[in-house]
Amino acid sequence: MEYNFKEIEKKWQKNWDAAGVYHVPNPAIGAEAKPKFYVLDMFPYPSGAGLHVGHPLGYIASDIFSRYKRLKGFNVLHPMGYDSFGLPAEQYALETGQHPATTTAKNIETFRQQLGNIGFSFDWSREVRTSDPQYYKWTQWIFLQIFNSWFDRNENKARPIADLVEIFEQTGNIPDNGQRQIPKTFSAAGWKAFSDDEKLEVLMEYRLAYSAFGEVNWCEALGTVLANDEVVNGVSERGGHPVEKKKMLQWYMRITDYAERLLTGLEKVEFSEAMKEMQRNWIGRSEGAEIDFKIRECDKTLKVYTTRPDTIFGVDFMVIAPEHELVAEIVSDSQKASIGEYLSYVKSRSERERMAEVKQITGCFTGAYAVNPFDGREIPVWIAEYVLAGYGTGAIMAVPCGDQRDYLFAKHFGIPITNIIGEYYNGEEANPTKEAILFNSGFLNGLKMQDAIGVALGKIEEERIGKRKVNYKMRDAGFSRQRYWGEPFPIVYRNGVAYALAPSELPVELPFVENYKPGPEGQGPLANIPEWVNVNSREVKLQLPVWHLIPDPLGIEKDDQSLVDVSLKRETNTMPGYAGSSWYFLRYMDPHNNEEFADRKFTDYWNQVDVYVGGTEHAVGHLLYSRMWTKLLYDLGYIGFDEPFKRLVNQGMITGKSYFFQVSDEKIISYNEDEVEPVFKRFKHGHNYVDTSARLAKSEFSKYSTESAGDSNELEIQWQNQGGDEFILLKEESEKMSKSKFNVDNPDEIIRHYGADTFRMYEMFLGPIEQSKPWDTKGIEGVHRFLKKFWRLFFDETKSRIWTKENPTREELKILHKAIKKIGEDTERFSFNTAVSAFMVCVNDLTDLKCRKKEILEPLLILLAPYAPHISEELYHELGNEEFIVDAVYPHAELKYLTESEKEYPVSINGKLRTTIIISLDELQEVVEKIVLANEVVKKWVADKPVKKIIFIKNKMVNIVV
RNA sequence: GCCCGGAUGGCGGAAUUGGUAGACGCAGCAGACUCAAAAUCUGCCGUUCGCAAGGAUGUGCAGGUUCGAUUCCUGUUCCGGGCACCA
Repeated sequence: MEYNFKEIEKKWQKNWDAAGVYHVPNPAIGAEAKPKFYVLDMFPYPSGAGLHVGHPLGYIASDIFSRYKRLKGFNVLHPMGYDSFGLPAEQYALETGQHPATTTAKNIETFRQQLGNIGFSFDWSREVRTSDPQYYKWTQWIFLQIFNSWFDRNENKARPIADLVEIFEQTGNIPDNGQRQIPKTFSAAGWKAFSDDEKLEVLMEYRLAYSAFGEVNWCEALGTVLANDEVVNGVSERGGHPVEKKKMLQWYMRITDYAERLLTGLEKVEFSEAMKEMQRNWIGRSEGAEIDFKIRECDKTLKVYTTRPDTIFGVDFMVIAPEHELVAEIVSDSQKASIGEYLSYVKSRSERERMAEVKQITGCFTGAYAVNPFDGREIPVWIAEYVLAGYGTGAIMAVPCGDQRDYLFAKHFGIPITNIIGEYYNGEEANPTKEAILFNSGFLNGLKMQDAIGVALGKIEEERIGKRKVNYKMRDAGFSRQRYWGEPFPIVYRNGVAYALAPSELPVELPFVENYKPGPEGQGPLANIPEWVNVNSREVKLQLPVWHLIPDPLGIEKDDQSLVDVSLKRETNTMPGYAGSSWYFLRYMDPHNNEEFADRKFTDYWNQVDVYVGGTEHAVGHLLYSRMWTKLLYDLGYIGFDEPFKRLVNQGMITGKSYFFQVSDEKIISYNEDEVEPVFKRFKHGHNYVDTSARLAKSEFSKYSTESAGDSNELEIQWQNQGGDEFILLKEESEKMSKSKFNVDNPDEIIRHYGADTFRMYEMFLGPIEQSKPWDTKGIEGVHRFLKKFWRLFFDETKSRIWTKENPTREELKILHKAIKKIGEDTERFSFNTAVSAFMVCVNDLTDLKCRKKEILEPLLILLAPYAPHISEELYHELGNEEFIVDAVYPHAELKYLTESEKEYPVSINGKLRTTIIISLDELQEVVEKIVLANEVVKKWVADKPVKKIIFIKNKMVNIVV
């Protein structure tokens, strides 16, 4: 009987589906629940291209782990869904006029089918789609929770905005009662005197989701604002369009308030060190001091931020950002003209230019001087674009002997340099050392810089000329997109003041639009629908503003809003892609709940995601946002944990191989195994053998050239010469799979050829899960052969069934238990490639012994089931089992089969020469005697030297030191 | 420039805490079965000296610690990734 994977896989996929084996209901309330385990994949954006072989890598890994944990007795939550809002669907809609909902649904259908072919154990009854109104109702609801919260800095957590109103009513916004400091200060009486709109305006400064005018990354080509992490090198991450800074009224997440907790939270999660490092860099914490410098000319102080207060005596000039508010006030009459010129120069520079010309040194003297608070030195104040307005105080004290940028600036403008680090400064470049002993440094003289930092800080605080300060590079995250295909905000405006809609108004559904073109003045497409934008207060219910004392202009409190006639405007922006993905792992726990985003009982039960599998590309985006939302929901008491993901596993990319002839820097001729495309573009290479020694002869070149490509003379091709033949060699490159590079391999093809089980095992066999690796189908035969070999332990080609119920020998049991131990350990630590190898070793051993015994084979099937579920299921039933293999119990390795009473041990002398002896593990005394005996045996090598030491190493070998 | 990774046969990769380096697979070579092919099976397979037994050498490079180093330490080269005027 042949291994007919097609039939087997179809059959079991159907049976599993019909029996609902992968449906995992929530535990009954009050019932004793099994221990839980939550395995989650980063849900995909359903793109039109469908799956390629790189996609399922993580899904296969998580599927193996889920199945394994289930066999180990855990109640495993393993759901899947779609991050279905997003830019590409909308771009596609713009081009073709099809509604994004239609194309998204179609794409999801394709994904679902492709995923189904691979035999995953997802619980599809829990599927979520972020674009489903029943889902985004709760995205909007959570947004309102964030909107209605502020961050208490004393308690270091989010609290309801109502608490803040209470504080204001009692004490105003005095410092040190936990609020962020804003320029506008007021007493309790002052607060009470504010109008409604003024109060709301003040509260907006505190809300964790707030709207404000801000410099945003505006992308003209995409017609939208992008978050910092969506901009790469001054161009958009998607599409590579130029991005410029623009002031716009935008919604933001006040993620900076969580900076410290996002940082310290990393200590209690298992992410790779690289991933943690990326997040730490992004958050960018630095400890330092804010120091006040008096301006000589007027009664102003210049506040600078520095991490090196120890260098304060080395300050030779000050630099403030061109946008700094003090510029206009301190500029001297004689410098007014040149400063004005410089400012307009800075304004003319695009973000891109500034990025590209980092090395260029520009700046302008203001004519003003600052006074060093310690020695009274007068220090010139400059403006320069290299100082950023948005970081620290937007002003720095420049120490040219210690900071390379300051050094170059000083040299460029001929500012004299003070040396405070003695011989550590060579006069040719700055030295940022902390080792030097300080010179020319007043009270710090003779101190090592490292120690001087603390001394200087102490003095600064003591003399009240500054204070310790921690800064973060991370900025608040933009939360508005001028797009159609996203969650509408549950916000309306009255005279430009934002009001939250009442929860009963949720979901605010996306209205239908005729076209997806941007609205006027950079607004989103929703602005094109006046009948949706303009609403009357009779039609919608608003949330009550939190202070109850003021008159109720909208009639909200009396619940008869209908009596009041106020015209309102809806927010026309939509939420960004990361909104829906910041909390989806919670929805899976209770996906059909209409009353809450998820019942607290179930979020308590399923709790954190135990293993989260996905790519590294979300390091500073999705992962930070979802960590923040989780912390916020925790602070407000909606969930019981403040880190969403306990352990993160990053699967590497599977790269595609492209083959091509490079004819110039940009132009290449693609290569396929048996054809060279006569166009200058890449071409799919197929997945058979490619003749890597293929050549393109100069004489053949014109055949493949097209008009647009030009001829060989123009392209300056480096022809190689061999025996009079001129040619170029084929080049090979591994790169990210993408449609445009024609290097995409589709899993369906592989599955048709070899089956899902082979595909699954092969993807795991390729190499460590975390590592990027090129897709290469050459090795797939080996894995397929393994499965066929495994099959032949049960069936013969002619006789059919050959497995027996004989009792296994000790040797056979040893092979089995070794496999159980090894494969179990490997699976546990996500080392699936070595686990697959262990299967191969085990099956080879059993084949050698001609072992066909049920007692050996059945446990092996359970081991194999997570990796190759279809063939295991078939054979498990063949052995006479009625239930599904997922409900089996994972075997455990018994030690008695793994250890031996006697074994051959290698013996080395001084770690070099070797012989072997056979000894018993049980009696160590005997071991030593035998080693000494062995010493006699090997005397010809050691030449009568006395034995100094006998080392018995890890029950594995013996070393004699002479 | 800064911060993380990594470097092992012809190739992908094993070696889990310092303990017989190269598991497993691919490719290759030789053989069995076959009219033949496919499929399957057996043996060999880092380099080097040797008919062989056996020896020498070998984990990017140079050192160090150790009885013993792919593993730990110092320096160095190359490759990959992240950040990039953040004071």
